Amino acid sequence: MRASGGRATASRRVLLEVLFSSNDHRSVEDLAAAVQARAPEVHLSTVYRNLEDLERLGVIVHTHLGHGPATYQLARDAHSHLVCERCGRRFEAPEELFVGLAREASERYGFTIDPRHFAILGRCADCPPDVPGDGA
Amino acid sequence: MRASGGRATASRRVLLEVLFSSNDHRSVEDLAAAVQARAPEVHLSTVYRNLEDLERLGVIVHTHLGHGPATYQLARDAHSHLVCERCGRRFEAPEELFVGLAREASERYGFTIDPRHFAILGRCADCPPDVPGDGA
DNA sequence: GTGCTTGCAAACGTTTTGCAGACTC
DNA sequence: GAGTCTGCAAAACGTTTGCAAGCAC
Repeated sequence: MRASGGRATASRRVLLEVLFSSNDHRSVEDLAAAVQARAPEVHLSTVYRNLEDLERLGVIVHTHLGHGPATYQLARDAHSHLVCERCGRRFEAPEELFVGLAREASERYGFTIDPRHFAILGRCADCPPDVPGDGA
Repeated sequence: MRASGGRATASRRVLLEVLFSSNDHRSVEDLAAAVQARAPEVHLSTVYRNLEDLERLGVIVHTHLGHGPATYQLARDAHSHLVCERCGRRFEAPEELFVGLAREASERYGFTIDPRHFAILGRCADCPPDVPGDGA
């Protein structure tokens, strides 16, 4: 399956097992810890390299949910996110929320949006908006 | 004007001059270089600190246009962006592109989007979509 | 003089890279 | 055996912080 050009090594097998057995997005550090639970000698930089390869093959994608580390998920499960910039709460945003934006971007600029790569930041119902000058 | 709590120092005055005399978004490194052209002893970390203060006062905002450094702009000029993830080309996206998304996010999740903080990534008309496996 | 502000250097967290050895094919 | 993949260490990147001296007030 992933012999499409590369080699079937232990670190890759375990990484794929971890990826397929978890449904939410996970940071590289998370993934590395999970991999190392089964194969302790696998190095963080190897996880980075394998994630990069898997992304190139189209198996996974990475997403930025705000400041902080990127998260990875299976490409077939990819979706968009709303992330509260105050408390970090996340909402999964179905594709249909973006149809209007996608149409306008395409018509006006010939631009094809990929709303899954970067989250939409904002404020959830529990977090008040910023009041300028209130920064203490 | 900006004596709202702080002190009027040379580094701040020059930084504000630079900010008000440029209309596009600028990285911290850019800004620091421009400041240092007039006041060579100003340190990069001072620019970071002053930008942080100005943002807290509501004078400026920062935006992430993709991977790479944040960009700063005057708060009154803030707007959203579409950024091509291949070539980096940027489009300014007027607020009205987001009304549908804003309404849906609010109705469904009580979420108030801030589309200016993070750009919407995607592909411009000149850049083909990714073909998985074509990563070389 | 008080205490905010600065330069500097050093740390930070995340990600990338150079290298020699190990492994898959 | 050829060439890919790995561990490790170190660097890169953007950003933050601790500290003592410096300046605005």
